[in-house]
Amino acid sequence: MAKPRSEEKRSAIMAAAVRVIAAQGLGAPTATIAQEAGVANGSLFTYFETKADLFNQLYLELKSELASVSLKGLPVTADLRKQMLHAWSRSMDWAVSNPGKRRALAQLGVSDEITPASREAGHKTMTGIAALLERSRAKGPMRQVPMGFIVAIMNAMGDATMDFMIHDPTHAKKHCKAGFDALWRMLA
Amino acid sequence: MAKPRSEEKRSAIMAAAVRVIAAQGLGAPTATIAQEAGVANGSLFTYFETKADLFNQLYLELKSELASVSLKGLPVTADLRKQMLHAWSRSMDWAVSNPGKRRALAQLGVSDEITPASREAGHKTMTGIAALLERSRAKGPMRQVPMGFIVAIMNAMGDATMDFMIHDPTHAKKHCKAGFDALWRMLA
Amino acid sequence: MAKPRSEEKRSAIMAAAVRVIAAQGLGAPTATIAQEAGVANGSLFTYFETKADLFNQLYLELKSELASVSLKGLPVTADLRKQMLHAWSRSMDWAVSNPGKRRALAQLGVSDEITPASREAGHKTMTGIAALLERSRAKGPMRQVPMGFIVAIMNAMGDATMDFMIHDPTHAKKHCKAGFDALWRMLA
Amino acid sequence: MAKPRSEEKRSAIMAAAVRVIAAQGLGAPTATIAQEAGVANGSLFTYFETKADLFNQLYLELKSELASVSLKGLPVTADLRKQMLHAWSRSMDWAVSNPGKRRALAQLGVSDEITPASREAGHKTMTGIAALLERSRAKGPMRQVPMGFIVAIMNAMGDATMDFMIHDPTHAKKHCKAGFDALWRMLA
DNA sequence: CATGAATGAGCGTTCATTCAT
DNA sequence: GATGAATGAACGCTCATTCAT
Repeated sequence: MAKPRSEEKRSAIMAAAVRVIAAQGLGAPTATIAQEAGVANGSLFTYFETKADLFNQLYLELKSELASVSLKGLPVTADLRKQMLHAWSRSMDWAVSNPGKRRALAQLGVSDEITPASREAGHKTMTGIAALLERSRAKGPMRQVPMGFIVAIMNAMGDATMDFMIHDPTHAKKHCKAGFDALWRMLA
Repeated sequence: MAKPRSEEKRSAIMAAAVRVIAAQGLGAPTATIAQEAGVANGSLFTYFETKADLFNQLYLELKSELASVSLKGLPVTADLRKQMLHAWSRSMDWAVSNPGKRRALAQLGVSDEITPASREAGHKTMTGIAALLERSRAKGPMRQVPMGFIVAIMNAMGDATMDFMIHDPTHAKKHCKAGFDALWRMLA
Repeated sequence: MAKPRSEEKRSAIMAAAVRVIAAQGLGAPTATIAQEAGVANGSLFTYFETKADLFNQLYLELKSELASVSLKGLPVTADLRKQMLHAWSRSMDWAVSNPGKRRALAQLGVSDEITPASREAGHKTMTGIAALLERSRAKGPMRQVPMGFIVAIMNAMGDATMDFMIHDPTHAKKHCKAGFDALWRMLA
Repeated sequence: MAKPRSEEKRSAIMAAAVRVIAAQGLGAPTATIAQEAGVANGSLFTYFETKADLFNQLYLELKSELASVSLKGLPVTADLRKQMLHAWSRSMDWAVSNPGKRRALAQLGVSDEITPASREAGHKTMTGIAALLERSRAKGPMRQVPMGFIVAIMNAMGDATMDFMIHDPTHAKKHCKAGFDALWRMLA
């Protein structure tokens, strides 16, 4: 009956938040985000209860976008290494094509506004990749190491690789490959 | 500008900052840091021009402490792998013994208050380790990769390993070893 | 301006306002009142132009409810004291049976949102009681005192008595009597 | 060593609060109070933790000022009625000479920002008057009524009388006397 | 007319930095 | 130099009111 809450506006805010966080960090005023999204500052709070809530939702959205993009078109019949490489490359491509999102995600990832629940949910979105990883290391030298540790290392290496690719885009491909090879040497 | 009177007070502030940042993050008020250091809030600004200045100096100090601790007692006559393992283990031990410092350093590392100049200077403190790293990878599969990338990966892996050791101290030794072995597999 | 469609909805809002004001004071959001009334927040403003308007109308309604209840069943043939006692007791009973209304009325009474016009109109609803009061004091020691003053005192004493009865309901009857006797001693 | 917290500034804020509350009610912005007091808006919070804290302290201060003023110069050797009359008149004079304070106190008295503890403390300041009251009613018709009730009635009558005196200052004296006589008739 | 999203002014409070003592 | 009160810009969030649906 009334003007419905528009998904469009919600994502405009999300997108604005990405841009603003990438540019100014998490300390950016909510008013700036609202303005960038083209809505009144008060409207932001129709869609997100608090600034922290916005951050948590954004974190999850980016995390799951990254996860889903990584697995898109996964060559499930190919050998493991090829599958992992596919996922890895997709992640890196996403980061390079979306440097703002990547920056925002990096900042959100270390923020203490992000609740344990959100981190947990973030992990869940990576289940598919974790499964690949699990199989990849199953017979390798890290077969005894806790999965959490392996995931952490993979994320850390991914982050480092992303940063490098974004910072030196000319050789992005090369860095991507180098990062993956290093990861694979560790695992298998 | 001139060296402040009391070096003692300066380091009290630094130490307080570590504790406070570890506990409350970078958003902690300067007044809290001053209080924790046992000085008046205004006094903080006779030792550091701005909050950002304090953060930059602290970043550098922690970074170089970590670097110097890593190389202390380096078995220079031993083979490369042993030297690297020594440096790695020292780093990890430092992190485990100084979780506050490690947390603070991690936060500072991702802050956008830290200037490029500070980051540059931070890298310089790691020259010794970088040299080790350079020799380690000289004949390995990463011999063509830019050193910056390798350093980044090593740092990333170090960070992941530290986190894991702190989080699960019972198996700290094991995680330390696993992290190093993984690193070595990548490099050599 | 024209009479709103649903008198039912109007009084639902009024009743909700009573409950909400009693619980949260005059600072309560209009949205809360609307919600409590089961209408949309915007709808409140089709029945009342502003929040202040709602308050003024509510004030009047409560005031006149109290006045009318006081005179209901007045034993017009009995002696004056009995009539006054009747009115007094009715008022007190109303307050005890409707503590929410009483609280709301008390808050509204001291609010500066209530216009002089509303206060004036509120007084008018008490004409019947004022007449009783006038006759009661006609030959007593307060025969020279301005009626407004007497009304004010009676109200003040009524308020104090109500508060006491609500606060200590076990002896409500006793307090009611004590209050009235005190009033009567003043007047007659 | 440093600029000490000035009692002068504290009372400037208090006094400003009285003026502003009298004029605009309790909803007045803290910034307005600060400005009226001639201090920066932030400074208000050096002296009072919160707006509510300011209100509570102000309530107590006014309450105790009123209590102390009432007993000043009490003719302790005179008969009870004279003593009561003295206290009553002093109160009324205070209200008439300080209409702002009286208004502010009236508003604060009904605010739900005022904590039970403050109300309790406020009552304590009236111990002296309560004692007078106790003796006054000891042999009168209200000898069985709870003191709390009597205090409440006296306050209510005092409030009504004050309002009337302020509203119609020409006959202030007369109203003061009428109010007292009425009170005395109730009690003794 | 009902709905509830949209608006934006406004508020209490914080805090880095300055400055009087 | 040391102190801590003073400053005032800034921010997150609220809420009365409007308006598109």
